[in-house]
Amino acid sequence: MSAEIIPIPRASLHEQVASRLRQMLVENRIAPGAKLNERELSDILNVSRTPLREAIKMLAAEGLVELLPNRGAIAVELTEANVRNTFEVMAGLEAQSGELAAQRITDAELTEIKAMHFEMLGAYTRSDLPGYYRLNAAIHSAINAAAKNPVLTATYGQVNARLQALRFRSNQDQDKWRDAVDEHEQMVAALSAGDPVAMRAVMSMHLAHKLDTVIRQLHDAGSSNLASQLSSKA
Amino acid sequence: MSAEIIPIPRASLHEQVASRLRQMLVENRIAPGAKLNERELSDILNVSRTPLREAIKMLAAEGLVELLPNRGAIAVELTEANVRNTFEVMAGLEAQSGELAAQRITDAELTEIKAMHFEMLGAYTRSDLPGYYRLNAAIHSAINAAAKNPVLTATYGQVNARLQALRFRSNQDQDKWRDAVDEHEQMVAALSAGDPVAMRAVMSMHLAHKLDTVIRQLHDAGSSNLASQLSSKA
DNA sequence: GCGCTATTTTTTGCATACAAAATTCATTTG
DNA sequence: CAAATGAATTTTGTATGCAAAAAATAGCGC
Repeated sequence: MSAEIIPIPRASLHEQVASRLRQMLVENRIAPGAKLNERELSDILNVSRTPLREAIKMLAAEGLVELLPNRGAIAVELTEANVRNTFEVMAGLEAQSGELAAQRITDAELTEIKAMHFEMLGAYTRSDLPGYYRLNAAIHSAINAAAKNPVLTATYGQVNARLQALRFRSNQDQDKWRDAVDEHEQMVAALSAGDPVAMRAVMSMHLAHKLDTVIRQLHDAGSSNLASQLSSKA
Repeated sequence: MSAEIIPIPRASLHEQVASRLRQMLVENRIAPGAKLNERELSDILNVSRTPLREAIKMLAAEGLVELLPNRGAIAVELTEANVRNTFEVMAGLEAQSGELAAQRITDAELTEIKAMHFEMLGAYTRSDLPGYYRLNAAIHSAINAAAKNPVLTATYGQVNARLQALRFRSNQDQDKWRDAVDEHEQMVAALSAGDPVAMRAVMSMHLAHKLDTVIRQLHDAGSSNLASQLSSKA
């Protein structure tokens, strides 16, 4: 009974710290290329440097920060080449997820994806960008889960984390947005048909278009802070 | 001048420790499922627990060890499902590497791969298993490098590390071995022709066969320590 | 003798302390 | 005034110490 009162001693401190740092990096609260000052961060997060350093080492292994010997860690730079390479890997992983999902998806999973898809159409119709992104991410995650490969899911999650910093709050143009929705329609169709070849093709194309969109946003709209951060280094 | 005398203060301690632990895990000197005792390891490696713990956190992010809250870390279990899932991801990454390499490989890279291929044929001919494995790994690594995507290379390296523990010192049967060599011939052909579709197909098949071989080795030869370790948990 | 609980011991987790390296800043010199 | 050199400061890297949690062991009751 009392076990429920003080139940979860919460995740270990270094785990919490890693989560918060991940969030800060994804939201660009720590700018790309910026140094991660240990004293400062341990001050902000109210932990000692020991668990903080352990968390930083984890993020380094995940590719979110880079370790400089005797000079600490910096948030990874998102050069254009880096973005292209990361998207390329992500496209491969998503294509494989889709291919496997088309073979292994259960009726319940397909039903849920269809439901989320309609919800996403709703968000698209009323131009609700945040809602659209949330559902979009949920659908991609559900497709990945339907592939029934935890190793793939973990790898996917790691690579995807590096892209999150780019995705947040990007204002799509209408044509691209409609194309993306069309591709989502094709995904649902391929999943329903259990057609892994079609699914791989759709996912591949979808990610290629997503890359185009991101690169375009980075190039024009040079006034955007993200774009300028990128161009200053690329 | 004197800069060359005391030049490289060597990689930071936690980096060295991570390398040595990786090696110990890959060589199964730390058995799958075994606990990583911090005091014991810091004793063996002659470092304090701080850099050791940082290294363990990195290995956890790489998927080589698993962290149990308040109970330290254990070497990951290689259940059959785990092996299959890891190989599946690896196959996807290798297929993509091959596909991209067929598009991007330079003449010099192709020449070097051909040379290593012939060397490998030599090792195969005289049944030099260690030499074969070394060259085999070098060729796969070279194909990966020819894909010209550092993110892919890094991801590939991480997933591959988990499989190294399985690959070491496996005695192939002759038919499987010849098939593998045949597939390598096809790789060289596809790379020479610059045919990404063929290359993807070959790599995919190659990895599928490799999985078959590994799984077979795990199942029969139940006397092998590796196999018994696996069956006891799977 | 067997099972359960309490106590001791070990081990992990975090914080602090100390050493080495890098950065900064001031001073000096050309 | 610029560049360079050297000291002071900051910052990273590693070791040690202490507290809490888990594991092992011993004692007790049945």
